[in-house]
Amino acid sequence: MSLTHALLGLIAARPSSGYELTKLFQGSLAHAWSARHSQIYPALAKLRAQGLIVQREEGARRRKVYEITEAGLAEMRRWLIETEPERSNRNQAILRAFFLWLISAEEAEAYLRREAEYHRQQLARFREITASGSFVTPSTGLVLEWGTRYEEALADWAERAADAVAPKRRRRVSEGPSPPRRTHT
Amino acid sequence: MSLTHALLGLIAARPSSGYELTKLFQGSLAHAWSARHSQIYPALAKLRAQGLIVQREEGARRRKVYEITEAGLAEMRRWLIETEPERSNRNQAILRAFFLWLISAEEAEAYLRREAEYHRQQLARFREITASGSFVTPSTGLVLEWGTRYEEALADWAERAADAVAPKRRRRVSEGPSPPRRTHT
DNA sequence: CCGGGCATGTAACTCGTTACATGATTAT
DNA sequence: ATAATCATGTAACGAGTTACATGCCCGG
Repeated sequence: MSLTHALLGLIAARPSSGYELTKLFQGSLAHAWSARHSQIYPALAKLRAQGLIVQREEGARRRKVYEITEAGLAEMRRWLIETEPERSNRNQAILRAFFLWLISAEEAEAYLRREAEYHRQQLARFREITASGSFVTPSTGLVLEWGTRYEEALADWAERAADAVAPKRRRRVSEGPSPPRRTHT
Repeated sequence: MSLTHALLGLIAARPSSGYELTKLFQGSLAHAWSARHSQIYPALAKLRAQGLIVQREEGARRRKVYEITEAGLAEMRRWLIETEPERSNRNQAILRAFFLWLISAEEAEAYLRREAEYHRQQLARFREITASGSFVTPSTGLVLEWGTRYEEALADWAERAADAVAPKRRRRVSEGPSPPRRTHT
């Protein structure tokens, strides 16, 4: 299970509380995985019960700081070395692209320009994080490199797709045979 | 809800049965969204109850063919034009990259080379689909263009990352300050 | 003294997967 | 005949989100 191992790996990098881990999932980690506090706290309790983490201190505001155990580290390495990553992808923005032929060329273009704009902003964000050097784990550099490439590729794709569907000079959304050209109302 | 609109959009492109839709989710659509038949059949029943699709024929082997209604088309356009795409991403392979510092440079390199290989295969698959011209909807071309770019970018990233972590000439997984260099056992 | 951020938890619900179950038609 | 594939469903479970709930500590 990914959440379990994400928590384990973050705690391996630095002993943390549930609250801190929640913040990490909102930061540069959000690009690869996300989780809310309501999912994190029960997961931590379970990891603790399994002996993969231990609660060392209890700080101010009843803050609970967890550290990884030897068993936890072993489990983390087993996961990385012996198991294959799950290859399921869900991207709603790309899913929508399948259905852009249902709206007018102007509307499809507007959608794709907004997408391009969004990903250019994300790209800027990644460049800032990279410049700031705030690393979640020692191998965060690899991930930031990917994030940058990904946002660049998406922004570029969306921009070109927007150009391709733009109604200027009779271009069309469709690229398949016999375009249905259903523009609504 | 994405599944609902994915079904609606696919049926808009061509009247289909639950079985056919299930197959589509395993093909080129899988890259953007996936669903199993156990989720699809109840969803279709719900869409039908809402009047967004209708069951026209009932063919051999009690096959049920659904068509989109005007209300269904309107809902699809509303979704595309008026709602923002959900931006949550989950990529277990990238999540793992955060934790590669926990294993040896050799193991991390092996992981990244396997990743590169996997994505080169996916890239080949996308090129085949593009060449075969089997389009799920008339705007499938846009999506295939993205799929190709995505797999290319990932394969390239994984290969370069593998080079970067390779133990030759004292290179290391870590790119952060003071690399912990924990190689197990 | 009180508002905001720190900090942790539970409950109800939806979404998605795995497993169970069954019937119909075609090709060998 | 019988195996494979077509075809449709339900049940049980696990993962993930939203909403509810509460207490602690610091700064103004």
